[in-house]
Amino acid sequence: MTTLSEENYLKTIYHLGQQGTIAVSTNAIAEKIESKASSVTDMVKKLADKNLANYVKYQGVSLTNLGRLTAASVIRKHRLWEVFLVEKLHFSWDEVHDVAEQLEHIKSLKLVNELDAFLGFPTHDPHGDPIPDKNGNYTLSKSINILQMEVGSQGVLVHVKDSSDVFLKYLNKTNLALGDAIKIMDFEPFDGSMIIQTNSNTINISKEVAKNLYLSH
Amino acid sequence: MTTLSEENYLKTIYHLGQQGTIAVSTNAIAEKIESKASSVTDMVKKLADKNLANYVKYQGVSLTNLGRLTAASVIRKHRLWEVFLVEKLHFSWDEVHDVAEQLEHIKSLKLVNELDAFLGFPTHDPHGDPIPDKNGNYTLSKSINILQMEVGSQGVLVHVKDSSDVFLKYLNKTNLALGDAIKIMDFEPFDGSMIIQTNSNTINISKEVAKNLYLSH
DNA sequence: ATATTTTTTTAGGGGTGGCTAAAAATGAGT
DNA sequence: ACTCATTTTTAGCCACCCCTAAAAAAATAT
Ligand SMILES: [Mn+2]
Ligand SMILES: [Mn+2]
Ligand SMILES: [Mn+2]
Ligand SMILES: [Mn+2]
Repeated sequence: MTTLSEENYLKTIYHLGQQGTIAVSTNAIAEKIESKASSVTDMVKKLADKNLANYVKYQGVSLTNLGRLTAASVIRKHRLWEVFLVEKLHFSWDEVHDVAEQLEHIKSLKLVNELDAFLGFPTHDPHGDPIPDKNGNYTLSKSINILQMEVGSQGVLVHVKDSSDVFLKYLNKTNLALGDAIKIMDFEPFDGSMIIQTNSNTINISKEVAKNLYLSH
Repeated sequence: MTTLSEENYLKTIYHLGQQGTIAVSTNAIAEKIESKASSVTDMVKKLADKNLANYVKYQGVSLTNLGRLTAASVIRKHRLWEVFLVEKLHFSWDEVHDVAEQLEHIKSLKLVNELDAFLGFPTHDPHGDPIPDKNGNYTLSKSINILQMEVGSQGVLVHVKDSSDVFLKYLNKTNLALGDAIKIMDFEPFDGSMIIQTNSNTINISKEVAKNLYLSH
C-alpha cells in the first residue's frame, strides 16, 4: 500500500521523466514537490525498496513498471475528479486542482471505476490533459503549441500545459477557454509575443502565455 | 487546521459522549478507535491545546464548541459522501463506510456544499443517520427501537444503528432494507428474539439484531 | 590535470502519531 | 481506613516524512 507522500513522489517522477522512463534528478523532484533534495533522497530509497522506482546513487530516479502503473492510477483519479468537479459540481477549471490533489489519494477501485462510468468515460480533463485508462494507457492527441503555428492559420484550443490557478484565472480574464477557435494574426520575433483572434476579441499574448497554449492540428 | 487523525478522534468523542457534551474515558476512545489508551492521552492533550476538547487528567474528555462543530462537519461530509456513493455510483449500503471514512477528510467548503446541492439536500444517509447542516445541527427523527414495540404493531424501518458491513450484509441476506414495512408478529422473552413480517417474508431475528433496528413512530 | 563550483548524499534532528512497560491515581471490597 | 484491582498517565521508544549542515561525488573551469 502506497502512502499519500509516496504517491505524490511517483506522480512527480512520472511527469518529469517521460512517464518515468528516463531518470530525473533529486533536485528536479525537490523543486517540483517543493521540498529539499535530502528529503527526496530518503523517499527515493523507500520507493526503490518497494520496487516502485529504479535508483542509482548520483544517477537519478526512474520508475519501475509497478511505479509507472501506480503513478498513472493516481493521475487517472486526479483527472476524473477534476471532470466531476467541473461537470457536476459547478467548479470552474481554475478551482479544481487543489481539491483533486486531495481526492486523487482516495483508495477504492470501485469508486474510480464507477466515477468513470458516471462521467461517461471522459477522455480528457478540464485542462485538456488525457485521462489514463485502468492500465495506465492513453493516446496523446496531436495538438501543437501555438508558437509553432504559421501566422494566418487557425485551430481550436484543446490543451493548456499550465494548470495553476493563476494562469487559468489569466485566461478567464482574457476570455480564453478550451474549445475556442483561435486565429494567429501576428508573431513578434523580438519578444515572442503573438496577436491572436478569438470569436469574441483580438488579444496580445506574451511568449510565456503562448508556451502553454496547444491547438488541435 | 485539523489533521486526519485529530478529526477521527473528534468524531469518536462526539459519538461516544452525546455530541461530545459528556466526558468520555480514554479507554472508551481507545477501544472505538482501535488504538491504546496511552495514545489517546497524547492526542487528547493536543486537542485540548487546540481548543477542540476539554480535558482534565483522570476525568475524561468532552468537546468544546469548536470541537463539536468540527466533528459535526466531518460527520456531515461522511454521510453526504455515503449518499453520493449509493445514489450516484451504485454502491450498496454495506460498501460505503470505508470509502466515506477516507472522503470525510477532504477539505473544501465549496465541495461539500456543492455536493449537498447536487444530492438534493438529503436529510439522512443510507443507514438512516441524520446529516448535520452547515452549523452542525440536525433534527433527530423520533424512531423507536423495535424491541420497544408491541406485538401486532407495525412500522417502517428508518434507521439501523450498526453500519458495519457484516451487519448490513446480514440484513441484505434476510432481505431487510431501509423503507421496509415491518409487522411485529411475536416476541420471545427467553432470549429477546422476535418474529417479524415484511412484505416479502416472515423471519426470526435475534435480540442482537433487534437492538439495531429502528422503526418510524 | 587540478582547482572550483554544483549536485547529491549522509548525519543528525524535529514533529506527528503510534506502541509497550512502568508508575501513578482512582475506585472497590473488606 | 487500607488493600487490591483497574484505569490512566508517564517514560521511553519507533516509523514516517520532513529539515539543516556537513561530507562526498560529479561536473565545470582553468
Ligand atoms: Mn490538476
Ligand atoms: Mn488537470
Ligand atoms: Mn458510515
Ligand atoms: Mn452511515
